[in-house]
Amino acid sequence: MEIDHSICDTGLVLGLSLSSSPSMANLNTINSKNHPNFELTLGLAGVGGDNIGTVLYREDSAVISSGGSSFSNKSSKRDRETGSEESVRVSNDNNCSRVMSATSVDDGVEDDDDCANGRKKLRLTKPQSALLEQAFKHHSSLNPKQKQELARELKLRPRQVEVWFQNRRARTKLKQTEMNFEHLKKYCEKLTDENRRLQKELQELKALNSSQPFFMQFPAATLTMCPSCERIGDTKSAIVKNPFNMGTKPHFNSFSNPSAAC
DNA sequence: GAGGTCAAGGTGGACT
DNA sequence: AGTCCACCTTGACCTC
Repeated sequence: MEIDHSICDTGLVLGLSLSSSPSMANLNTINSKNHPNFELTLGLAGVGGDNIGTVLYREDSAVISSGGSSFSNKSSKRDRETGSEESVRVSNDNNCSRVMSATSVDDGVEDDDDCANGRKKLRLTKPQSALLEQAFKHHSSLNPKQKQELARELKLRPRQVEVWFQNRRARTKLKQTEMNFEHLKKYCEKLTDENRRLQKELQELKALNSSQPFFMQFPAATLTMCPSCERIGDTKSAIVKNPFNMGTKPHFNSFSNPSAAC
């Protein structure tokens, strides 16, 4: 979506663009669910074309993973955790997160009746969630010791605590991304308005410029007229600048002294 | 039934 | 090679 893009002949460029991309494929992310992939570029370029201020925001493109099946028979990296975490495992009626496949070896031999029919979703209880949230406030990631400790308190497997923290971090990031998107959208709108206003102002100045003689463009206080020859000059410059009579020599040094002879 | 939420699996990259 | 993490995805469950 192109919002605005403009270049004026003063050498200044104020350009805004908000573009969407259809390349996003992840249905679980902000990119396709709530917002399009967007790229916001705010540029203010000088005469030489140097971009002196650019804000660029772009959501990372999703890479659709080729594998990714939760029920793959490939050996998982998670296999490594089998040993250490199994020892801490505690029984939990609600703790039935297994998949009926060979991949979930991390919790050892678990064949609870509840789990025998396939993948059942674990629902954390309110106290469990509250404790996890509390822990997350202190540390957004856990070291192994903290993980074990928390798992013991919650009567969960360390793997489950780890997964909860991973998902929690992802949720936080997603929320932050959404907030950033909103902020940038507002900023973009603000700059678009400002751009419009400046364009309008520029047009007005151009119109004024073409309708008035050159000397009329100076503020009145800076212009003086030579009383004898009626030439126009400014009070600061020692050089007489009569735009309509560009003589080779200065006519007089300063108009600030009206008594000076011409 | 559609769509959202969330626990959990798979994969790849970074780090040691 | 082992570990951790981010990212993507799946499937169970919930709400409407």
